[in-house]
Amino acid sequence: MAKKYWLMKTEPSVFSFEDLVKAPGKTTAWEGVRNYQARNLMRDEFQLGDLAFIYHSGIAEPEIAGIAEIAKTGYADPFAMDSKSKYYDADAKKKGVNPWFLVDVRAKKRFKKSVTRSELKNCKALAGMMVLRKGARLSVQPVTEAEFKTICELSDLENV
DNA sequence: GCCAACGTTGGC
DNA sequence: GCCAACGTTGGC
Repeated sequence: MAKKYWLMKTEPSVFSFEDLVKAPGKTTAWEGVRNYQARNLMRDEFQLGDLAFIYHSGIAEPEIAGIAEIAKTGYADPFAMDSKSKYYDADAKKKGVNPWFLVDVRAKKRFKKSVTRSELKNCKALAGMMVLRKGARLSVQPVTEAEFKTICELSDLENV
């Protein structure tokens, strides 16, 4: 199947692209997504080797910091059933059914300089991009191949 | 800090 | 099953 492209949001104060680079094996579980649409994408659509932009939100200048690859496809998010986790889902635990999924991601490419949201907005070819739409809160979003290539051209790639 | 947009919840 | 109220996200 053809490779797919994604955008995954994170607040860098919680977990940044640099944190991913520093993680063991440059890999981490992308836990804590508690939205059904995003879950469905991770459960059903993410493929091994797909590429994902890591997007920093909740900061003065939101940005795409780099590219990660999917290192493990969707599996049950263990943090949902862990009462000590901040991502604990008491309702799921009570029912004994964990509805939440996650994937593992590995840092692949760091942008020498992050591509900022205003740079994305200034790029005509990206006018239809989901993350630029007002109120687009989905934390895991599909990105088209054309959008992916355009953003790679905007960036200055460097191997991690 | 403000507030618009969105998803979820719960009363009816 | 509708929809108002609420909580959260996230840009600005």
